[in-house]
Amino acid sequence: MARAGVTVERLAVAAAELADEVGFEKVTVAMLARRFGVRDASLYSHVRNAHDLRVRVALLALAELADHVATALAGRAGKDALVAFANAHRDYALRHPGRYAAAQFDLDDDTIATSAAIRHSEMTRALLRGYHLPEPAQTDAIRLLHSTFHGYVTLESTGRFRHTARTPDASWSATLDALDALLTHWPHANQPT
Amino acid sequence: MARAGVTVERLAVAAAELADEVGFEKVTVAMLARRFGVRDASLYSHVRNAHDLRVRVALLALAELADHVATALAGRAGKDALVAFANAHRDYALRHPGRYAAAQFDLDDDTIATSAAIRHSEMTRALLRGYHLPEPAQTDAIRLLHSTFHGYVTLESTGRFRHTARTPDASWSATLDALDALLTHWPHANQPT
DNA sequence: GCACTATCCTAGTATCCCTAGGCAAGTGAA
DNA sequence: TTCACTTGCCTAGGGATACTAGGATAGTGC
Repeated sequence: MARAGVTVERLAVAAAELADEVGFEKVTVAMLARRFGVRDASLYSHVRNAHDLRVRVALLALAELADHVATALAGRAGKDALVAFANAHRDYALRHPGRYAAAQFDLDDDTIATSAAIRHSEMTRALLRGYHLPEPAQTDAIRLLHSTFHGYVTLESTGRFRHTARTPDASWSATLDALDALLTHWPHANQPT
Repeated sequence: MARAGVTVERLAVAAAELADEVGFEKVTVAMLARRFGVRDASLYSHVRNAHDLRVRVALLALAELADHVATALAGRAGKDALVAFANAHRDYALRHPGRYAAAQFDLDDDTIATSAAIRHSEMTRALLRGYHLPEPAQTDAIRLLHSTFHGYVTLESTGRFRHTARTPDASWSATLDALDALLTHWPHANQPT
């Protein structure tokens, strides 16, 4: 009997594609096996269990997202870089909803430490160099940016912005303007309102 | 044989509690039936299917969250209101992770239109009155606030802020300062950098 | 007391995750 | 080339889940 040529890497890639089609949490080991023309039990020689598979998809997505952001960021600075960074996130999330959801998968500390999430944080820090924020404001700004971008795309893709005339694109661009202004005039503790 | 006294309302409440204990997406019909001392098939006279159950939990969580926010907001204005609004969100999300996840459940348009999500949006709009933003900036600001708060608490609860010395509480309070400053000096299209 | 409905049951189907154990294709060494 | 070994796939099966069909019974209203 011919071998199907299943490998851990091909499994992760196929699972990622499947996630974009049916949603990350709806991906099933049996469904993945079917796609490879193989019995579901056969996948357990490549992957420990369903959780292990999801972790691999998450790591794949984190790496892809970091690459995508890095490419968009190359050679840019200031607001230009901020916009490119933000758009890279949103593009990835809207084009690959399953993979983006995977990137949000709850990884344990050791796993996340060896993931591309680190690279991602470093890029954000580099992006902020143009705004000359001292610590700890810089860390706060990183968290705010991540939160806003992540929140925006998740709310957008669960349809939370669909009930107002204003298009999501318009609000997105206004949001980027606002964040740029905020980073330019970041409030410090000794400057009360 | 005595009746267990299962009703749709009690099912939704119990499922919400269960969600906080084991996670929203891990709640199962069988588990819920066990908690009522009843066979899982019996629940299907009260609830159409598992999806129906999740929708009910989502609506419950949305209503609770709106109530919680409304209470926190009562009698406050300006930055005071902003902080209360934001903290009410984060408190609810951290105290009731399962319910908060349920509130993010992907509801169809008709369902969400009859939910407390509307009330929630109106409160945000009321909160922003203190900052005197014209449309469409007001809508953009609402979306930005929702995005940032939602993003922050989800990233925080999936441990994404755990790898830096700065405590999440400190960044949170800095974020609120930043958002207050941003709303006070919201950039308009005719004010380029 | 009787009909009716609502609540719960048993039984059964289909799907999923996962383990145990077997066979055979490919690999490396004698 | 042949033989041992590893590896990729298999069948079989256990346990859990969502859900349906149909039956028994408790409570409700006449």
